[in-house]
Amino acid sequence: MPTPTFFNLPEEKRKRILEVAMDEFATHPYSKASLSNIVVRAGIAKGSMYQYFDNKQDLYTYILDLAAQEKITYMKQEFDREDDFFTAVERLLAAGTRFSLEHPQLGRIVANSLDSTGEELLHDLYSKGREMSMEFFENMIKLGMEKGELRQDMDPRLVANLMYSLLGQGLADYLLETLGVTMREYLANPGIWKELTPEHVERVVTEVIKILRSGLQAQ
Amino acid sequence: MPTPTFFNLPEEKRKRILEVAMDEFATHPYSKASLSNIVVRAGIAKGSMYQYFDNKQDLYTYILDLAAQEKITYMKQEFDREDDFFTAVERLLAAGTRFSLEHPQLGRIVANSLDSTGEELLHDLYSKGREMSMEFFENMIKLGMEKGELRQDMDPRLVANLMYSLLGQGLADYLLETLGVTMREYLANPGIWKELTPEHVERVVTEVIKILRSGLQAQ
Amino acid sequence: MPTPTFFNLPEEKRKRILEVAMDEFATHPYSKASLSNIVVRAGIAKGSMYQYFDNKQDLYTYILDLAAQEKITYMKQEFDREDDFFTAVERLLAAGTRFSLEHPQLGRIVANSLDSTGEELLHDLYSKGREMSMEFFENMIKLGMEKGELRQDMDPRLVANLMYSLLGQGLADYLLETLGVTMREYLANPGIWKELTPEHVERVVTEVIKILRSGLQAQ
Amino acid sequence: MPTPTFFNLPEEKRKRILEVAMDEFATHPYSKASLSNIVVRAGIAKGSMYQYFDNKQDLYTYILDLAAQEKITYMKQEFDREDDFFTAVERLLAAGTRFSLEHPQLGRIVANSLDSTGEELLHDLYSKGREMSMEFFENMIKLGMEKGELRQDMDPRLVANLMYSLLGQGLADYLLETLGVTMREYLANPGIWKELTPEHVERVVTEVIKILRSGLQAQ
DNA sequence: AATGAATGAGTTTTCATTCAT
DNA sequence: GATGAATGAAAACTCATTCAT
Repeated sequence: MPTPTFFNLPEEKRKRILEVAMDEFATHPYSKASLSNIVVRAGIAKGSMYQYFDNKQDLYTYILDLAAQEKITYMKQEFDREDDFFTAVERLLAAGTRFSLEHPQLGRIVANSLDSTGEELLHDLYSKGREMSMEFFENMIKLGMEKGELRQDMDPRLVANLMYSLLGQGLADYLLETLGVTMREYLANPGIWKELTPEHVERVVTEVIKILRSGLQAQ
Repeated sequence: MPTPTFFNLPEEKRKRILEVAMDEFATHPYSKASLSNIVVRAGIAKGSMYQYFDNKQDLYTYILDLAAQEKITYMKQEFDREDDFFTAVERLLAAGTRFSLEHPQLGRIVANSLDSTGEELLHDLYSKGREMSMEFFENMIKLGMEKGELRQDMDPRLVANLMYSLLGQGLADYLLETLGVTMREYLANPGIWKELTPEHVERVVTEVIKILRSGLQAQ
Repeated sequence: MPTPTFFNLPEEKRKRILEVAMDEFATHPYSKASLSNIVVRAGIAKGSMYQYFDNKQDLYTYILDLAAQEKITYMKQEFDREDDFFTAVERLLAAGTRFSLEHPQLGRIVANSLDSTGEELLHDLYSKGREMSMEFFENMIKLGMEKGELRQDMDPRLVANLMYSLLGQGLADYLLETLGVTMREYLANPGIWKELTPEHVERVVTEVIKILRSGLQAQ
Repeated sequence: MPTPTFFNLPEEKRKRILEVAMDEFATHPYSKASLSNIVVRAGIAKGSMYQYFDNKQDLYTYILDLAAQEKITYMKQEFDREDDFFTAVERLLAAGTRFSLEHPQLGRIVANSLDSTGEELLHDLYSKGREMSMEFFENMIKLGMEKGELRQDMDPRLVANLMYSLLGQGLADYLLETLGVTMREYLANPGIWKELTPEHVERVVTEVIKILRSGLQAQ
């Protein structure tokens, strides 16, 4: 956790530091991300960073947490308990994909967190996040089964696992690909791809839901 | 690419070097994997490594390529052009999952390769691999549509993307999770989890295919 | 020397600062003792410390001086010009040992001051303290010789040197050792070793004096 | 322990490194001693030091051990089981003092090792050395009592403690003092004080032994 | 072809001291 | 007089790569 000192900083400075740090962690795996780099780009003294955070990992976990919180907040707006299963999934998928496109850095940070192989703490963080998502999905699925919206001959945990695979970065990557853009290019300048409107996202999501709903097989 | 010198090495030595390197890259992300570690464990001089490979990346890409080749070879055995779409996917999924469980190292190497954000060459390699898989799937899907096995109102590229998400490590991870085993533990001693038989894999794969085939919705 | 500002402080605050600083210097050698640590534990701002003392060394020398003054004051109570030589030494030795046990922190500070090799100022301070003690002993010895209490065929300076070696922490360390206690443990919680009574100290001191008086040789 | 690499070094280089390191540890307390300083003065690359030693402590403990071994070897030459107690002590004291004067650095290193307050490992090393010496003295004393050379009404452990206090640096310091030389000056150029001959040492030692033997009291 | 010592730029981290508010 | 954020030089340590033997 950041020290109180960090929270006393003028907002403008605090934001600048976080942005630079996010960019660094989005464009480098944890072990290659360089604090020296960050402080130079943020225009602060090396020692200052250590008045704000205990160490590199402390900064990193805070950034990771921020990213997760922001995504959760964003998605909560879209989620409505009253929705039936497929509507709920549709909204979540759309929201998640839009989030990945609107905040490509945050998405990359989470994706890069896999770099933590061999770093106990980071691996734990990642596992915890996965477990939270999985439980959320599992509950949705069980509820859908009880309400008769879903088939009952499936293992909810297995289905949750499939959904987790699907709802990650996958769809965002696909959309970029359809425009012939690499994630690297997009990260450098996300603003210029104006075709990536919410409507565009919606169209693709609808197609995915159609498939989830009734499968791939010809009738 | 390795130098001719490397291929002139006695097979026993060549194998030892590759095995140690594979293990290192399976248990550490690229930036943390240590050449010093590898040479010590392989019992060769540090300078020798540079007579065999240009540099760390050269070694890594070769290892990555080997891993990919081995997986492709393994899966080709299972693939039969005559199969209908769902049988083919079932076989591929089962084979891929079994491969991940039988050669957890190779699987981890490929999975870890994702962490290479910011390393130009590695990112390119990953993209190339993805593109190959995607094209393969896309062709399968188009064929299935032509043969009337699949619905025709879907974008083949989008479906290919979904399949790519599904066919990764996901199912292997799920199976380990059902046994309460972490990938870390499994890597350290894969032999002792005897419940992970081909039959066990087959049962889960069948369930996934059932869902792919006819969707989640209650009839 | 502390600034006038320091002496204007409310007594309670001044004492707190000194106590924390004493503890820090008693438990760490000079170069490892941390000002940051001290200000946090004393609950004052870092800048304030620099309104009270010029720098780290200034604080340290003041603390060292305080410790020395306290020990001198304590020992002066015990010293009586009228005593014969051996009685005087016995009293000094007993008082010094009791002081080390009653104020283990102050003793440690002085002992740690030896570690300052390479720090000009501190080394000088140590030398000055040694010189003062040596002169005091030398005078005692010369007086004892004149009064016919001591043998006359000895170099008073050499005897003073031997006494200086003996009267340090040595006896206190020996007493702790007989109880199986390390100085570290004792520093953490001096109160609980109740066997270390003045009588206990007296018994050991008497033995030492006996040896000093008539040597080690069997008669 | 140094790595094999270190022992493969040309003797000339190995010696240079050790000498520079000894000087650094003799003139600075452990925490102020600087590896960067050492490598610059020894004319080697920083990384090389880490090919020879695991880390700073590894280098330090090796140096400390060397110093101890050298002193032990030196003193063993002087020790003869057949000597009576006082002769043995006389020889040990003379040898120890000569050693301190001939190798002032090694003596300082051991003395500085007290800086280890708060460094578990170093403190342990120091304790172990003290314990070894104390046991050696204790046995000498018990033997002297059995042989009737020493008074029997003394606690051998207490006498050992007194001897330990006496046999340290004390006498060497005294000799330097008689010449008006500070240890600092002597360290910088030990060669020029030619008055410090073995005979000079012997004379002082004899006086100390006389005191130890029959005490301070006038007959 | 094999060796393994040498390199040095780079990393994270510490902390006494300064100074604007 | 008090505050505490800012500083930056210096520390210990790492490791891919080079090169003389």
